[in-house]
Amino acid sequence: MKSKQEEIIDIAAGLFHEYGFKGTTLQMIAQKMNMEAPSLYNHINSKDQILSEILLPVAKAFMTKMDQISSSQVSALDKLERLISFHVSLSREKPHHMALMIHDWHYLKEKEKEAFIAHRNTYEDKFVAIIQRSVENGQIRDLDVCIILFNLLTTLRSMYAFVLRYKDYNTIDLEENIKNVLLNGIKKDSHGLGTSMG
Amino acid sequence: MKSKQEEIIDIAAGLFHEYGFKGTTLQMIAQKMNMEAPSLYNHINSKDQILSEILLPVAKAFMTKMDQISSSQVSALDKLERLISFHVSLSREKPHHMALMIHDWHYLKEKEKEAFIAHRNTYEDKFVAIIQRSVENGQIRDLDVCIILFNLLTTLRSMYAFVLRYKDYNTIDLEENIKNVLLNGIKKDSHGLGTSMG
DNA sequence: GTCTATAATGAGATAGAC
DNA sequence: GTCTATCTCATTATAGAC
Repeated sequence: MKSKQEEIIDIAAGLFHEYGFKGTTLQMIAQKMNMEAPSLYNHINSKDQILSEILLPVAKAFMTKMDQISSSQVSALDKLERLISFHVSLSREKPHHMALMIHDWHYLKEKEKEAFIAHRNTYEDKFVAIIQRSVENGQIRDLDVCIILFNLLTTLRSMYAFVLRYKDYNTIDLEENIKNVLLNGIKKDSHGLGTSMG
Repeated sequence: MKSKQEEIIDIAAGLFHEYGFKGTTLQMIAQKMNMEAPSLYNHINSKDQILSEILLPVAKAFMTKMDQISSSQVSALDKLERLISFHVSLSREKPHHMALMIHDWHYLKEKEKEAFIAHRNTYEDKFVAIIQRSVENGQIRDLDVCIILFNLLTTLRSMYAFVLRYKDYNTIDLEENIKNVLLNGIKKDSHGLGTSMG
């Protein structure tokens, strides 16, 4: 059973995604909640708070998962695969939240925005470290790390759009197909350069 | 020599990208133009018009280029490479315009929005056709076309962010590195499955 | 073509009855 | 907890002097 605040937040996420944070009014949210706009204030403190409640928990979820993966003993390539899986799951569970992570974080208030950016930078740094490690141990090709990070992250960050467009796409297939496209582009032994050629 | 309208449009593009269309006020634009907000109306008709003047010409440029490439006699894979090059050039020339193509097209007025969406759909359809053709002629692997389109387009559409972040990155290197990452992931003979193996 | 002054509108938020 | 009425403020846009 969802609290009314959680209901508001989920409905707001969908509207923010469709119309943008500034393009969504409290009236629009209230209408979907079957109440008048001022009644929302019995459950929330401000419109800004709604955005924070959408974005910060997701940002924290990313950090928690990244720390878990990053500190584990599996190979760097396994870590990349687990990160891909995580992005796919989250995108399926909360596609609108994920969309807002890209499109509307800028509207966070100063303090929350700083926290959000700090989280995101840390996340990227750890992501880069894993890429670098997997280049060093020969699991992926020695390409420019910026380019690899860019290709991986932009694809993963846009996943919400894919799952919304192809709602019936099997989750496991999606995960495997994305891994295939992304990793076979950077895995050394996919390029006729691996030891299996000898 | 840029007309004052063009100046306004370019300045607005940068601000719209940084603060969002709704998050940017005419005052902010006017300030960067060293004038008062009402003076802008000597050069533009409305705030909405500025957005249209940013997005619609770019949308048309994409269509023109796509038609040119699509109707040419080069191989399907060559067509994909040319599309990648085009995305990279445009992203370098007008990164803010490109960002708005993704983030703020929703704020177009009804008529312009419809035109924009129609353009984009046609563009995607033609993109898919080229991917399909290059699967048929054996130039790229027989993966799910949706996934290939998704991976290519999201990476290309996010390119603006890369060029803004790494301003000194050599354009030719960027183009080649992106092609390498994207295409070697989908080219059949990169995966030990090509005829060169026999 | 630019300015100041000023509409006209719409949004977030509060007060207070029920 | 929900409502109606209202406040306050920002923003787009116009009017009219210079």
